[in-house]
Amino acid sequence: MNTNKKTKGRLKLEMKKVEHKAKREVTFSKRKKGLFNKASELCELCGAEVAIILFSPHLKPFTFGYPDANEILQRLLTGKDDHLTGLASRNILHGINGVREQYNESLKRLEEEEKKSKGIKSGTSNGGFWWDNQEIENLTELDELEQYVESMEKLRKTVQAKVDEIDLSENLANEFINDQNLLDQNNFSLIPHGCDLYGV
Amino acid sequence: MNTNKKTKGRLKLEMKKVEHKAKREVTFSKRKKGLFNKASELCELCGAEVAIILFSPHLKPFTFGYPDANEILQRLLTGKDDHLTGLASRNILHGINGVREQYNESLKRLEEEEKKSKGIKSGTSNGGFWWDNQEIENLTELDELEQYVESMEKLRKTVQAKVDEIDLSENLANEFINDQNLLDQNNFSLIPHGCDLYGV
DNA sequence: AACTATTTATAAGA
DNA sequence: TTCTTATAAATAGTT
Repeated sequence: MNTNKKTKGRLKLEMKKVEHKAKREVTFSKRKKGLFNKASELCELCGAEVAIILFSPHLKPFTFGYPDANEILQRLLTGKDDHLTGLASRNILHGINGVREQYNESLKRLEEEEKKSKGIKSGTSNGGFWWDNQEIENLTELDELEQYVESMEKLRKTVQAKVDEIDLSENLANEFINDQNLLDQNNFSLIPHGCDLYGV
Repeated sequence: MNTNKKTKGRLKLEMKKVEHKAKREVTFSKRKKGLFNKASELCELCGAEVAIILFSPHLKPFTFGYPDANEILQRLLTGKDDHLTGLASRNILHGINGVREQYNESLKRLEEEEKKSKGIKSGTSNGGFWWDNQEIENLTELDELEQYVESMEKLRKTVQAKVDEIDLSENLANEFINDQNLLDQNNFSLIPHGCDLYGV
């Protein structure tokens, strides 16, 4: 006797690489969407900031970010708004509120755009989200790569400056500790007490 | 009349910033765990590679990656294994298989570690995963910041080199296209055919 | 791409 | 914080 059920429903999937290629690609596509959606919800609900860089099994790059990675660290480390120039300026900055609506709107627009002109997409700046669509073209990939380089360059400099600053504090702190012989064996923190730049 | 239900179960949550601070922090913590878990599943099921940088509402940094962001792009763009030196060398490289098991093992180890010695953690290299625990200490944050700088420096150089390479190809390709008048209007690819570094 | 039955994630509460 | 419980949300296989 057959059941009335139309499908088997969601089946439990063993946590190992899906061997069948077509199936794996479908899984990748579905779960990439899920992952990015979870990220956008986290931003929206908690005022968090996130950047995701994802490579498919076929090494195709996808990115998600709000704001872009550079902006996230710029804000975190310097507390300053450093408006981007050149290629990266296409990543328009937005306030943290309305992230999800922006995302949904962007996605809708992107889908329409792609229906209209298959294979043509102008950039990755979609309502402030830095998120590749799965049907992204090579042009966009290059564009994004250029943005990425520029962002990373600024990011690196900013973080390096912060590390230098901390290293200086560290040296001063260590001198103090050595001189005073106050080193607690269970406390290897290199950041002096009272420095809460990275605190919760 | 009251129901027999012990709890209200999961309630629908409006997609806007959770205003109550304590509640927002619980939501952040739960969803961060969920997000990183989804990412690890995507790696495991599909052989994908991912890096996530996440900042809490209180600007505390959390990261997840397999392999680390630098390694991901190194492999993608150059096809070479560029063994890391110095601080970054603590990020041990692993094959893509067994990601999830490694993660679970790492997490378990990390939890034990934290029970044993609250406030002491030796580094961020946990079975190849680059994932902050929420109770990460300042030492680790500094350590990670240093690793991050080093990774980003290499990453930037690698990506810049690739962009330069593509720009060159683009110019050559455009000259060819203009000369031969063979431009397909639906194909704006700036990457010459045969260059499949970024293909699906 | 759309559909369902099921698995998985998670909001509240303890 | 960590565990529980009931429900919301994601998704595997199918069409």
